[in-house]
Amino acid sequence: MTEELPPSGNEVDAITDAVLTASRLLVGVSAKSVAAVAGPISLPQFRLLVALSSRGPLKLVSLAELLGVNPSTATRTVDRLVGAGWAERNSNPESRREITVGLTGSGRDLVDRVTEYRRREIAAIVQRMPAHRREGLVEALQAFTEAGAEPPARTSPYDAGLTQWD
Amino acid sequence: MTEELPPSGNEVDAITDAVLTASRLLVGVSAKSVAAVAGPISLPQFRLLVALSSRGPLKLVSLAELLGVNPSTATRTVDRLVGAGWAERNSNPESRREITVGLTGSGRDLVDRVTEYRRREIAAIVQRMPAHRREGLVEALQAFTEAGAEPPARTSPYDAGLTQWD
DNA sequence: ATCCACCGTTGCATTATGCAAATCTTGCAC
DNA sequence: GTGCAAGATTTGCATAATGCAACGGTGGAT
Repeated sequence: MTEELPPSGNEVDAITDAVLTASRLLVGVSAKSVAAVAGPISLPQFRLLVALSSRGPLKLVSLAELLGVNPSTATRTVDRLVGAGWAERNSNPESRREITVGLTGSGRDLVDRVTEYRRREIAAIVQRMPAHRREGLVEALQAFTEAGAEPPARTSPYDAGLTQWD
Repeated sequence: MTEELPPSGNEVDAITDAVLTASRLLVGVSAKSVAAVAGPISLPQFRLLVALSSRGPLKLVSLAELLGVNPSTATRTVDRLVGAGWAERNSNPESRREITVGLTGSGRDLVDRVTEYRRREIAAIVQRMPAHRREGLVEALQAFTEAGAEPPARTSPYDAGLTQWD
């Protein structure tokens, strides 16, 4: 924080702060979007819906792994989502020991509305940026991301800006 | 607007994806740092410690507000942190209806170790970036942040990359 | 002196979470 | 084909996180 750091400490700090601040902004947008559109659903539940939306129907274990939670947690969250009519369990004819969890029409609809809202919010911010700086953003972030050896941003549960921490 | 279409849909999408991917990377770093250093503490609890670390002792209501949770949640989280020896309640001589919550030595130590770890991880990533792109990152992110009318990155609970959502 | 707003806590209900055990299914070895 | 190990899902149990509502203490304004 405020202690002395190695040589390039100042530059690294500047980048760290810049990224974290931007991240914070995005987090706010995401939370606002869910609250505005999805009303009475918890974040963990919505996160599960987003996972299903981006990956299609999944068996329970895969879903739990993707979300980084215990299978028992996933089971019970699915229970609640099924109860609310947003998700459904389907038995797998291939293997009776597995089930697949998928979105219902209204579940898909919910995710779509939140996503749409969020994209509009972000677009509004981006459009307030001086045009010449937008290009720099994408390039620099890609460089940052590549340096972190992180896979490219395909649509994923993180796409809603909703991970379990941060 | 200066452009005709909300057109830059592709550009906006590209930026959105880039930022979200970078954010995801950061989130991973944060979670890894807490897990690596802090062992048996939950993320909400750690987040509270970070808040105290950056803002100094706070009264309970301010703390709850800063974290975006109900005062009752803050009360009980503080209970647990006090029990674990990381935080302490102090009566305020000025006003007997308020208390202040602060870090203990070991609480401060915990936060410092995690922060140090996280900074090193980020620094390692930044140092793998081509130097000429680092400057672009800071500038572009600042433009993005300003466009979002978000306050500058002062040290805050978010500094640990730990908000309640995202 | 009274009233009222604010503070922290507690009771209650629900959700989130992990670990461990139980149940059922599958695949494979023999 | 029997039996067993491994896998998938669920359930039991315990604890944490969370919000709302209510309560008792405090302090300021009138």
